[in-house]
Amino acid sequence: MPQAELRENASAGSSTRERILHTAARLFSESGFDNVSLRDITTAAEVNIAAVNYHFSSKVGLLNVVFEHYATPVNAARIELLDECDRKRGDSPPAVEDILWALLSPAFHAPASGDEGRYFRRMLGRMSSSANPDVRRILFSTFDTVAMRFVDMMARACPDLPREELFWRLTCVYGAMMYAQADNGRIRTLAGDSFDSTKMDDALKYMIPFLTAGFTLPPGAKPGAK
Amino acid sequence: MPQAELRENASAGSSTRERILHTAARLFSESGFDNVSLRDITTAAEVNIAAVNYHFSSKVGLLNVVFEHYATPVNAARIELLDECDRKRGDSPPAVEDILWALLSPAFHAPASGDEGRYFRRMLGRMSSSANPDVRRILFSTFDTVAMRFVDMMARACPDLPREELFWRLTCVYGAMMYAQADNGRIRTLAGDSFDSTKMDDALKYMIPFLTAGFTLPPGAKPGAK
DNA sequence: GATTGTTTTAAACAGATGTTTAATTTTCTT
DNA sequence: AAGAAAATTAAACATCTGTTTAAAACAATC
Repeated sequence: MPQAELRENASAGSSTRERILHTAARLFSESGFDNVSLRDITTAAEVNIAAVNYHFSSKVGLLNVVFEHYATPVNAARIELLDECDRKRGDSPPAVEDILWALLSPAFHAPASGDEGRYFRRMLGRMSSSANPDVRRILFSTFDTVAMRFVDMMARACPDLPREELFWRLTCVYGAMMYAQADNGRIRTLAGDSFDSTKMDDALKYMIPFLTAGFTLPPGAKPGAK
Repeated sequence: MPQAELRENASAGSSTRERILHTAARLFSESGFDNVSLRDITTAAEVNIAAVNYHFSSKVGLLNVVFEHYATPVNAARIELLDECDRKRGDSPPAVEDILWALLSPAFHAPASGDEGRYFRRMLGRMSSSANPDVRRILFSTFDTVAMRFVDMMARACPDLPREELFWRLTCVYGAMMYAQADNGRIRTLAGDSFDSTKMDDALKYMIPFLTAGFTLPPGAKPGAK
């Protein structure tokens, strides 16, 4: 068993295990899980290929550790903010806007600062519609507990909303969040300008009001939709 | 021996080329492009593996034809509806709700009826955040022309909206659309109920008001966002 | 019925993939 | 310094990938 060892530098002088971890996160974010080979990772990390199986037992094991490493602070921040939503409102239903903030702001801010955070964000967005069973299992199980609490709180915040309408509204929220995280460049291409789509403060500033407006509509779809 | 009747495939009896086409669309929708091998396709279609390269010249060529086949009616329907938006309003800016309808309703309805349409929809959603360069190229180029017209019309419908805010609102719209198409089962799991997420009429009924509400907000993010 | 051109087929190709082995080097403990 | 544990390494593993080959089977035309 490899022994845990604490190093300070992330890039050059860090341990083999850490170099693999960070390089994998970067490459996964650029090209997804299936399109990155272990040789891609070990070459970029300047590490022998057998080191991956030694430290992480398999490629899926490596993905697991990458997720644990980056998702833990996101989950922690979300829990804290959701707790705050409840505390603030007491017995009355929490505010939709606050709950959305609790979901989005940790995802857009917390994972890590600088490039690492951006890597993990893009990786998440990429993998959110992955078809690989291993990826789906890891992705879902990592966020299941907190995500269910988010859904429950949203349902409480909208007590008059039929379950079916809640379902489609949540689809809009999750879709917007994942698409913004994936940052696939599509909208930038279409809008014809060169925005800095990595400014997650802007994403929050503009997306939260957008999603709040949709979610606080009175129940029942407008008949004039077409 | 009438082997056509023995085929489990839905496209039984049709030509080799068509059997490959339909089977590929189905498998791509289930597992994405990279996770489906040519042998998966040719085995399911009960066809020799060399037939793919004979009829489509390569695996990417096959994907290209699948896209052309299913995306053409979507693009046509969108163009018609966008034209109608312009016609209806004359010189005044078109209505956000109508433009969103022109984008979403063909994607949710038009490609094909029954299973085939659902396959292509899921395939699109899956591939929208693919990292495979070939997939991205085909996906983007297929929808580029019409998508740009959609963006332009949205910009005209919201003349006071800063370019940056338009960018993030479009991100919400595209994210919601793609996530609904991908139908990855996440929300169904979280919401704890068994909805029929393939009822695209419901998706339109609930999502268009949601997105319209967000998009018709006055420019400038609310200060109380946090 | 022979001669086209088209389609299908079994087999092999070269390369990439995740994983494992067994030997070696490094690191730590005594 | 000696021995044990941990870490690294080069090499090979079996399997899967998209693609190609060249022969066979089929279809249509004269």
